[in-house]
Amino acid sequence: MKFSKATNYALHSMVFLAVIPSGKTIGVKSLADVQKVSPTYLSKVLTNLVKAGFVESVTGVNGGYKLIKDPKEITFLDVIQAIEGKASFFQCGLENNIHDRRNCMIENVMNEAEQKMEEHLTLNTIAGVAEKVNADMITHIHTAAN
Amino acid sequence: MKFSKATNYALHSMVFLAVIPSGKTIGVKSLADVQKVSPTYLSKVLTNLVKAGFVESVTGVNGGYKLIKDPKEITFLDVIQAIEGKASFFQCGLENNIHDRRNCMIENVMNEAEQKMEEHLTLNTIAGVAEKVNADMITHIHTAAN
DNA sequence: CTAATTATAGACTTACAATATCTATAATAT
DNA sequence: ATATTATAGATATTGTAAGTCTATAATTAG
Repeated sequence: MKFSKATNYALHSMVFLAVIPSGKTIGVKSLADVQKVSPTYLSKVLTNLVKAGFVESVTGVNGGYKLIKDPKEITFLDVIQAIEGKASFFQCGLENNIHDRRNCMIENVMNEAEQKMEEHLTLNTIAGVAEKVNADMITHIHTAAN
Repeated sequence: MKFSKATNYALHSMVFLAVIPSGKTIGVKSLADVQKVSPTYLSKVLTNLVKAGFVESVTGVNGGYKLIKDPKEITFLDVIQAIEGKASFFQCGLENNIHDRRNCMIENVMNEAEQKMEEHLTLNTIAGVAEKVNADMITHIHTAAN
């Protein structure tokens, strides 16, 4: 079980966006460059973040992306679900349940485990990690911003 | 992010094995039948459980599989890791870390979340859910056992 | 107004791992 | 001796993630 690369790109991009001076944008090329991923692919990921309402895009010269939601209010889980969807990561699938016919106890345990994970991902925000970005990277991102 | 079907099969198979009378075996055909999966594929999954030391296989007529470890001592996490391996479900992957150069804070948060999940999967055992298998299924499994 | 820049959308391709099958072999019981 | 059962390895299939390509739309700078 692994998170997708897209989720990785999304989380990192959100942190970068949280670091640029407010009001400014940063283009997909710069974001892709730092993450060593192709701009065309990253743009698909970013479009999902736009659709989720975290980010706004600006076309044209000196366009790019910027946050439109307070990163203190954007949790890890928010970003992850914007990319991966909200389906639970385990489903029993058997039609004749081996336990009490309505609930699969195995699925219950797995769902509880997922909830524990999600609780932690809800306690951590993009702002929380953006605070810890190192100085060099901040300079770099500020330079790349428009 | 999803758990594999193989993990699903493994968990269910372990519960079935925990339910048959001790000392008896059950063949892969019966186990596959209940789970609506091909015996050949399930046998690969079961082989992993053998290698993990939870289960023993017996060849020949009336052979099959049986538990060789107390199901109270087998956690969900044990079974999952026997099938999916132990790699963590998120890796930063960037070589130039955006945070403190050694640690990716994003990865840290993700790893902590994974730990929360694993804690819960360690608190739940195969025996725990085997207790809750319904009467019909117990009868069915007992009948299928050798 | 024009040209350059930038994001978006959709079709398409590629790569890879999960899932599944098939066959041959080994072990065991009747 | 034969039927039964698991194992191992090779192979095939499938589905999804990952990535590319092209055309289009929006915006800004000159």
